[in-house]
Amino acid sequence: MTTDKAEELLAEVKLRRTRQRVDILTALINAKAPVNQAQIMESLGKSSPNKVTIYRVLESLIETGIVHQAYIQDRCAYYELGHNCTAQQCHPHFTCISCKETRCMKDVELPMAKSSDGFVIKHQQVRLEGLCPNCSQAVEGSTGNQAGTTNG
Amino acid sequence: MTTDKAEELLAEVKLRRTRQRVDILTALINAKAPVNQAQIMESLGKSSPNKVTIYRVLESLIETGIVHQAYIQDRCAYYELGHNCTAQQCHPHFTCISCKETRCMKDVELPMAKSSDGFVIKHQQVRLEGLCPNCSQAVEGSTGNQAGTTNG
DNA sequence: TCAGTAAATGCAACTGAGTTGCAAATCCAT
DNA sequence: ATGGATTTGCAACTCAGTTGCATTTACTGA
Repeated sequence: MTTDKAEELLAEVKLRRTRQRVDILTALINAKAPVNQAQIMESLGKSSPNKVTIYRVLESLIETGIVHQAYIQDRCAYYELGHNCTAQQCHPHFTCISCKETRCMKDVELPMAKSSDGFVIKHQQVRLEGLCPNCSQAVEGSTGNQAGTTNG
Repeated sequence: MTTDKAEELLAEVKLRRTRQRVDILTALINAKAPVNQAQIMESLGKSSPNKVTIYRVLESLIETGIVHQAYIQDRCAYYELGHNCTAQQCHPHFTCISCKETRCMKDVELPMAKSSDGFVIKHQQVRLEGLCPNCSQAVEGSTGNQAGTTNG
């Protein structure tokens, strides 16, 4: 797919333009939600870089600031582009307790916690849990059925 | 130490009063900050229950609601009593980027994110990062010295 | 108080995300 | 093109957390 954007970004942050970096960054650009190492590997198929390379590339991308570690779920880190985040706060991430899907809440804004008593707050991360539109409807609409069981 | 409180809590939530549960819960009651499995084991010394037991006891305590998983750091979960939390939101946890210590910000309150577009937000968790009073002072006070290096 | 039983514990072996060391491959400045 | 620094791949490792199963323990009811 269109790797132009990835190559552009790599040039911007002055990282060597290797095939692996371009592919991994492209996977992140195309992702509709934060992804983990295994998902990146899967999305790149047979030509995917080695697991170790993926972790190392993610590390270098995070160092430059163009990628963030969005959250950790089931002892596994999920990554996304940082272009929707301010230096201080990223958008909250919402996980549905019924269907287990996680998504970015880009339209939700929360004030920063106020620094006090000598604490200097540099970064704030918010995780939300609850029912997504699909699952909350299922709960309302059915009598006793658990949400999420309608997607078979 | 005073295991009375632990035994009381166990009775309240109708869990069997085993030595292991009492000890682990007592360790959590005495802890001044969230602790992980290894720290619980260490604090209980030679008489500590098996690692597996600690995880299983924590699981049962979390199920009853008297214990929370506060946060995950370095792929490792930290637990604390839930008595300072509402059903919807726990106090934020602050990690100092200089000395790496994490502490509970019980006096910081943040509004809940507003549910919108069919999302039902049931729980909100906030993580803060920055400089603790000690380390922020060290940065101010010194010329070029990194914060945290003053604590030998 | 004691026996029966369901629940809890301990052990050993496992899982799986993430890391490390090192040799081979690749990028890019000259 | 070529030399050297950077990057990659592989294999082997680490370590938090889990699983299966035999043994032990807490509670119930007589």
